[in-house]
Amino acid sequence: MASMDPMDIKVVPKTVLHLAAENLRQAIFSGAFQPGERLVEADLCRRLDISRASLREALRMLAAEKLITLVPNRGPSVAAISWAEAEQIYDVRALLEGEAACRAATRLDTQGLHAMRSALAEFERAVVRRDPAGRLAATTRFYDALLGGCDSAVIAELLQGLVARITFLRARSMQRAGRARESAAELRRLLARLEARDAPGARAAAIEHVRCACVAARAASTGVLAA
Amino acid sequence: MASMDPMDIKVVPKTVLHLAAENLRQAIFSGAFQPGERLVEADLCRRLDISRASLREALRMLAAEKLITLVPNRGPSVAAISWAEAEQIYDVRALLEGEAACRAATRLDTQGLHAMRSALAEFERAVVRRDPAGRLAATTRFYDALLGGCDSAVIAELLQGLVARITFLRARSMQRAGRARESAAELRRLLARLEARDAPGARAAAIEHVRCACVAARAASTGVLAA
DNA sequence: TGACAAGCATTGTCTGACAATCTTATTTTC
DNA sequence: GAAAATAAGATTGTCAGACAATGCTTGTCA
Repeated sequence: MASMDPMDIKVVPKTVLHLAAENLRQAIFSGAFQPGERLVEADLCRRLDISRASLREALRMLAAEKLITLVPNRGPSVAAISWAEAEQIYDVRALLEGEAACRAATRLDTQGLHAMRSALAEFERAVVRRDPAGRLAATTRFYDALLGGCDSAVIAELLQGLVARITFLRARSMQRAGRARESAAELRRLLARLEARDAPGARAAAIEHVRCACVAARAASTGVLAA
Repeated sequence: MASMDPMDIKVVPKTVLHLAAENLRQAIFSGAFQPGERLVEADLCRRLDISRASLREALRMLAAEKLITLVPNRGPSVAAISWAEAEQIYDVRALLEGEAACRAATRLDTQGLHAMRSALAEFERAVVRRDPAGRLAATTRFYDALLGGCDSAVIAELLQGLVARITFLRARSMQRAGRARESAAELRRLLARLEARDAPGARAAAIEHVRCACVAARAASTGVLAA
């Protein structure tokens, strides 16, 4: 959840709890835990070197983000997503991302458009370079610019929440041959519509991109998800 | 957040922390705290008669729901919503509720439709009776049925989150003369489209309802919100 | 008036404890 | 031998109390 406004100075003090949450988040994104795997508080406390009180607060945060599941008296476990759920997420993401693109088409300023262009260029370089980390960073910048331009913190917030929940699906689908290149092409079309100030076109392009991502994710993860 | 599936047996064990969260939620909804009012942990602990550890976990939950704001080293305060933010919420709500209605139009079964009819009838009775609590209960039932019928837990979850954040606006706008009656009429139109299995019409009706609610809220709260 | 320091209030975090609940292994029963 | 009952162990829910770090208020000094 990088800041999407470069002018954004408000740096939230890093409490151990936020640090811990960040670490766990990374661990989950990077697949260090299996989906559905049970987490043991005492264990995590040792590994993160924090007290149980702090840990439990961090866990509540992750639970709110749906990255983990927190069942009373049974403790936390890494969220396991079903394909049905993933599909619902892609659907809503298409809806919201389409809306975001539509709004951004008329609101993005020169600076915002430039940020998107440069992020996309970076993405394409990363594709050529076969650099997953670089792709992820570029994508993040691209979307931060888009969401910044859509001028709705609510949309941005919901989208970031949804995307976080399917991060590992994205990573997986990107590994498929050609998908990264296709993705770049879709994003380029979207950017073209934005530059043309074509709101309906931008919406359509954004929706199309999500649709394609959904199909790719399905193909890449058949049988990998919980029923 | 009432269960929307009558068959739903899974009753989550009530830990003190959940109880406390529920109490605080109610207190905020009912306006027992002023928006922006600072909350003091030690205070709340005494009032709720729980330990600080449990309280802080409960606070994390409410913060995730955006009912309170949690700034490190400054503690919790009741969320103060700006009109700009409220408007964004109404916008997204329209989008999602429209989608939900659209989906529900083709998916709602007889039982679901019946539930909506009966909830609406109850709502209308509550309107005549000038019974705010009754209206709220009926509205909840109406929406639970709608969301159940839209067959997307993700949409339902996001909508409930958004609606919670503008609860006090809804309450306020409903107090305006005639608004409750108008609202009933809008819901009736929506239900008619659903019964006719008219997906686009249902979407339009749902969006129209939210639009009207937004206008009413704006009228009812001019000058009442933070800039 | 405005910068600055002291003092108080409040939060961040830890430790240690114990009862309630869940899980697993063991024993009993048919 | 398989199912049911039981006991043992592991894990979570919750609390109390402590202390340092930070934020806020107020009074002082220029």
